[in-house]
Amino acid sequence: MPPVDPAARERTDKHDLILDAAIEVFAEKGFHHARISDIARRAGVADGTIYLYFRNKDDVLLTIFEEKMGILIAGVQAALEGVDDPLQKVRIFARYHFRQVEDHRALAEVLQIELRLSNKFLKEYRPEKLWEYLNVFANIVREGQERGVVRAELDPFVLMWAFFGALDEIAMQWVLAKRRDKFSLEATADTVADVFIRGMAEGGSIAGLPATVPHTVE
Amino acid sequence: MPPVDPAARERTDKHDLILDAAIEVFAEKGFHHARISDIARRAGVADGTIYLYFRNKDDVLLTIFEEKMGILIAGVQAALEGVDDPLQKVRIFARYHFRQVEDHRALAEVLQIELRLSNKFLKEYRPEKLWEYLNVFANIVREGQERGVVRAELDPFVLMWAFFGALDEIAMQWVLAKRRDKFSLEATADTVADVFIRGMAEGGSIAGLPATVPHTVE
Amino acid sequence: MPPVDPAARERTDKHDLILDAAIEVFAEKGFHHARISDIARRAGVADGTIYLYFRNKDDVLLTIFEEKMGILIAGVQAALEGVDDPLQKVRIFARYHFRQVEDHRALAEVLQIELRLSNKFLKEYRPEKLWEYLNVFANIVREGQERGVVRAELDPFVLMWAFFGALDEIAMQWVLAKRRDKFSLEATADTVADVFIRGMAEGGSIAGLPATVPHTVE
Amino acid sequence: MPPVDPAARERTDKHDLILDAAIEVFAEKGFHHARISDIARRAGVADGTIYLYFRNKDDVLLTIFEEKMGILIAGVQAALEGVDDPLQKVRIFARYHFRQVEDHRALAEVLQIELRLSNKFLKEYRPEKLWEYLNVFANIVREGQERGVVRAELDPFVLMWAFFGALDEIAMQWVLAKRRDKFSLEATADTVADVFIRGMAEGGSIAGLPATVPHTVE
DNA sequence: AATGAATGAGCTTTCATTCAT
DNA sequence: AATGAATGAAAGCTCATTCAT
Repeated sequence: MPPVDPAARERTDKHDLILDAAIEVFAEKGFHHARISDIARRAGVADGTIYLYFRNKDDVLLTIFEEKMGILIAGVQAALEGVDDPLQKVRIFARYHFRQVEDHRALAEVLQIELRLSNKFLKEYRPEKLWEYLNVFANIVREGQERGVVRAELDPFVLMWAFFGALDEIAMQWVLAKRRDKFSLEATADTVADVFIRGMAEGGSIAGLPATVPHTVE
Repeated sequence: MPPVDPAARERTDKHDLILDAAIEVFAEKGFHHARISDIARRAGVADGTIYLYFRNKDDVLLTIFEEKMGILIAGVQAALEGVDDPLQKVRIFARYHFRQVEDHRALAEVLQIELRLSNKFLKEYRPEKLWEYLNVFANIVREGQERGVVRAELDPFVLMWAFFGALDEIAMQWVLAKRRDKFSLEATADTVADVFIRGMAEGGSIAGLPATVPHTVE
Repeated sequence: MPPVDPAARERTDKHDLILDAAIEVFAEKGFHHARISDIARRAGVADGTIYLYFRNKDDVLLTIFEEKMGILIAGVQAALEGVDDPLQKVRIFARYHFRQVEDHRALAEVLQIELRLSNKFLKEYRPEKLWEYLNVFANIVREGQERGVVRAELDPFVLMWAFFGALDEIAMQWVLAKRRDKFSLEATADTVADVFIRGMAEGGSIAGLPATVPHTVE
Repeated sequence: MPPVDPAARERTDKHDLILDAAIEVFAEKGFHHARISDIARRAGVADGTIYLYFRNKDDVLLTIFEEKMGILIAGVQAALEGVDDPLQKVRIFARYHFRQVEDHRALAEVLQIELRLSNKFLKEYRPEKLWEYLNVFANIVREGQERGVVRAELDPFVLMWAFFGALDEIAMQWVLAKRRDKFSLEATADTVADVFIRGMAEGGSIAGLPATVPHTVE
């Protein structure tokens, strides 16, 4: 175990402090309406201090994306560890994604809504981390195709986007819903996974489906 | 045939002129970076003229959304007319959606990216028109369930969001792609429809699927 | 009786129509917040029509001043006709002034408040008409001094301003008062006149005072 | 003696710096024609700095009024201290008022002309400070009535407005006069005071008047 | 004469960013 | 490293005025 460098420790603390404050503020007011001074106040630091840790306001949002997506990628890989069946992995992925959304609502709002906000992030910026995350799914598809349980004619990229799009849209609806308990993301995860698994599966080999299909809410 | 009222004609023209200019500018620079003067210049009118037709900048975006979604809804209903099989309707919907995106790239960019821009549109504003459009799909699902060709346990709302999310994400990737010919939206439409149809279908009754699923159609 | 020229008649009508509308609008919203289109709408004419009768917005206010003050001057001179005692004239003047304010509240508001509004009117513009009106009072003072009923050492100009200032301030308070019936301008006129008459009078010759001094309201 | 807090000192300085600059600019160009950037340039600060000290342009004018009237009120009370005779106090009040106008010409212009500028200040805003100032005079009247030296039938409110109106109008004429030395405000103060004292006084008890009223004092 | 759609100059205010302390 | 007062660029919107009809 390496000795903790107090300075680095302190630095890390303030870096994270600002980032967490920014996530909350961005989620509440939106990126454009969030002021640097709002973030600074929430983080308990001076406005100028933010510029010691981040290049500018955009960089704060970018860093949230990069760092949090990194954690998300590590998490989904850990969640898939030990699962053999590619179709089962699809279900795990969906459940994991929605659990993250549920557990980190503010972060989810920022990543889903605010990140789509500006050309900065969707035209100039290449969200490599997002692709890395999505690629985990594409690899599941490829693995399924190699094993013959996923229809070979399906384009992994198209499936990847379709699947992520489905998860993302549902997550957004959940985030935007006034009554947050309106529907259970967990049950929804299984519905979506179920549809995709059946839709992807080769012939009758839909091992990924449970005997009893968990159905919809409401 | 009624005589054309020149004043009304002119008025309509300028309204549309500004709206079309706004779509282009919003698509290029994004809503927040687009200046009223940019739109005015593009439309060939003075800045102030925009305020004769729209309350403010937000109203321009909102009107684009309302009017264009209205056309979209009418179009998809027309496209579905005469189609009987609900599962086949799913395919028609997907193809229609992507054709619109292909034919109106700038508009698609605005609707997809910029409308997600601010809390204004996703938190306060209720996009009734979007829901109306999505409801066309939900009704297809319900119809299929009544006929016994779509599994009864699937929630039409969840399916609706999942399907729209899938279409939307793919459309966004297409819009954002530097090389626009990178992939064919038309072929993709069939892939996505195919996966959803199989995923939704009751038992073996997947009438909506062709005997051989072509990866690239046409 | 001269034959009425229909064109001139029409012209006069519209001129006055606009002016009367302007007085109301200026009184309600203030000169700066009043829009030409407000006046046009109130007058029932098009915006552009106003510019056929007046050079610009300032000119509308100016014309109100010039024309209405002209009427005021004629009126006060008529009111003073037949009155011989200079001190009595002071009382007549005060009563006349307040009666005009009472009878033309909107106009009073405009003349008192809005005319003081801009440097336009109080720095560059020389309100000759106002001076003409005030000069009626100065002449009363001079006449009184010649007759020996007003103390010779009093500067007519200073008295004139003091008297008008007193009337004007009280009128403004009355105009601004929420409850318009809060105090009677008529009784107040006598109080003010009384104080000035006593203050101006030579020795005991205060013929202008009634046997019973009408006293204050409330 | 407490140590001077440099921050507070600096802050106070900038607040006053801006206010003083604003008084000059308002006096020169009028409130409406004065731009924030004019004030900023005059004060030697950036435009934005003004908004660190004041809510908006209106607030600058309002603050000038509140703060300067506060000083005026304190000053007139100090000037009246030690004077016993109510009628004499009237003279002191007039002299004090005109001395302030003479010593702070720009401020006087702003208070007199610009404060009457808009409904903002005369309809919505209740100038409590002005009333407080005027009330000093009303109290002199009441005191005089209690002592039996001022006629009991006179309404202190009417007298207060009349007196202030007289002072204010003369001050305005002085402020607006091109040749500032045209007339002496100091001599005029005595003339006005003289007229009011005689006009207000009970019977022959006009102790406030010198045996020989000088037309020009000092 | 009358209209009213169109013009475009003008200005307050915000807030990301800097930098002297 | 931290502060936070100061900066100043940037742009949405209003409305007096014009002018083609």
